[in-house]
Amino acid sequence: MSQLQRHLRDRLLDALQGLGLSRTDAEPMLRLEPPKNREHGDVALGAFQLAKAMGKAPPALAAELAAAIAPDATVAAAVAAGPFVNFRFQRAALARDVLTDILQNAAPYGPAAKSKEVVCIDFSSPNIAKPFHIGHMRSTVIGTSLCRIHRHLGATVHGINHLGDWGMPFAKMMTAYMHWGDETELQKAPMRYMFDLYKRYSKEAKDNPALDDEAAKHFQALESGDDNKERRMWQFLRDESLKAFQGPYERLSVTFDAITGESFFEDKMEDAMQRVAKKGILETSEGAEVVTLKEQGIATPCLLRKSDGTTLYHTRDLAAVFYRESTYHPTRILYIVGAEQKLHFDQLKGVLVKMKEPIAAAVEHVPFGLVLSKNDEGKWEKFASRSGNAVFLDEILDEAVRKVTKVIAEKNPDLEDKDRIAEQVGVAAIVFNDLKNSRIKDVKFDWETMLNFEGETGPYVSYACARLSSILRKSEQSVPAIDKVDFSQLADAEKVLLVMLDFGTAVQRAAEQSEPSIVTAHTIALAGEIHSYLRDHHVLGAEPAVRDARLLLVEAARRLLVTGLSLLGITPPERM
RNA sequence: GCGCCCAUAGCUCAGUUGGAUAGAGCACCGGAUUUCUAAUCCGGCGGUCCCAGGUUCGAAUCCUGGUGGGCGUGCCA
Repeated sequence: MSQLQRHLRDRLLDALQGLGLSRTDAEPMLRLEPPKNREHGDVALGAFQLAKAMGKAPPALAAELAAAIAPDATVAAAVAAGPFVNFRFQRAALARDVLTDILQNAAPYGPAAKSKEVVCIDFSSPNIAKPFHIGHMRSTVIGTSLCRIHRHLGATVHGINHLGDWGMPFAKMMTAYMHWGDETELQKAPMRYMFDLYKRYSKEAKDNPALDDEAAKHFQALESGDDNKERRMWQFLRDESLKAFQGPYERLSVTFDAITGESFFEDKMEDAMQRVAKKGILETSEGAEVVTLKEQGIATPCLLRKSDGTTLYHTRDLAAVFYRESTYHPTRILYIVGAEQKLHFDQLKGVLVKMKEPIAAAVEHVPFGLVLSKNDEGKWEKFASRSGNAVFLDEILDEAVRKVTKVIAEKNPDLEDKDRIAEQVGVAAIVFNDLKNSRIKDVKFDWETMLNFEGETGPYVSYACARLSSILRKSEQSVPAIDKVDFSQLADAEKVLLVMLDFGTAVQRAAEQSEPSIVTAHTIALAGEIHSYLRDHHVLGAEPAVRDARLLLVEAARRLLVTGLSLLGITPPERM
């Protein structure tokens, strides 16, 4: 919360106390929000809850509050409008407060002081020996963004790549290799080659179920812990995969604090099983070991050991929860995993609840929608499913970069360092598009819309940054010192300033709801307001006092856009 | 069958947890450049908030029942 907002709250709490409501009672009901129509005021208070608590009619209370808040150096006006009280800040105070905080990198615009929150974020988690395709992108970019948002708010964050490097999919791959594989081909281009083998396996396994039995045997051999051919192959493919994933991760500016994949829990699963068994909730059903969760309204039991003795996804996730609990002591564990796996996490949490483990409360599935593309009939369908072909993320990023290169050739042919900027803007466009809507919504991936860089898009916000940078560059002076600026010159910038004022709440809400799109929306709003402002308010041509004040505004807007984008994992260019 | 999710302008979506006259972008139409980047800006057009009940001072938002679409539903992840 900014100084400005704190000041207003304080005065309101005083006023309410004067009207007979204690500060502690009033505090939680004092929800200041931007009015629907900004012409009403800068912030508004709906007096409904407060009035109820005080046994008054909302319009009456609103009138009393408005009367009790006399203008001061910060608050310009408090006006009752029916059950609402609308407040206006003094223009100079608004500008000074917001711009000072931004330029001094004070919270909420800069990082907050360390809090007690410890957040584990389990994200990206691709399967080894498979291409990094479009389907992995959502978890990766949402997860990265949430890591950055929580860090910004002062939490200790552990970003974890729970690599899919164990289990049946990998065993199937191995089976394919043992049937049709060729060592020299494999060494030449391991990822490509393994993917082709995997496709062949999927096709052949449909007519030949014996392949799956074979795969199960290989998995057993791998899980035996012996140093055998299965283990050596696993090691080789894991190393190659990590190397291959590095490419997309670098392009998306993604880093992890831990890469503890499923295999990491290989020697920790027995302990986890023991813990479950000790609680007396483990049952044997059809040869498998399960925990039933009917009493929690979950119809399907959670399988923890297959009838052939091997473990499952759930077993490893359970071991991972215990490991994270004792290693990190997290207050929240977020799983950035597609909505289609909701049942899996309900079951995981259900087992922990049945075990009466307090950590259960920290476990939180953060689901998101699918990536869809249009099929030949113009209907939306799952992207990767088209003729079994995965779409490589690199290809999509390349396509966006190509398109940006073309636009640069049209709009700004003299631009230096075109390739680097095209990469920056193109990747930003894709990431921005992914983080634009609520995560539960499916991403409709349509090349035409995707590569139309007009309107509310990554390039739109990037472009705003570039324009602002350009003005600062051309000013040929450093940004004026804050105490030298006459903030009353920025009375015409109220719309920009009010959006800036919303930043803190936006980031806060994004963290609470695990919803980066709230931050995305804020960057769009800020870019929009500053674009509009610049049309009618020239900076460099203005007289000195005005010019200085506007330069400060421009620098603050640029910095806040850069901060907002950085919370999304995007770095905007200085020119474009 | 059962469970979960989604449904708001022609299209893609917001709507700050129940509040003021439901907002953007795209598309379409019209306009803005001797001045800091027109990847921009300004204006116009466009609504049975899926349907039917209910809760209350007040519902796009909460509840119940439908409809349509998606996802999931014990030895994959």
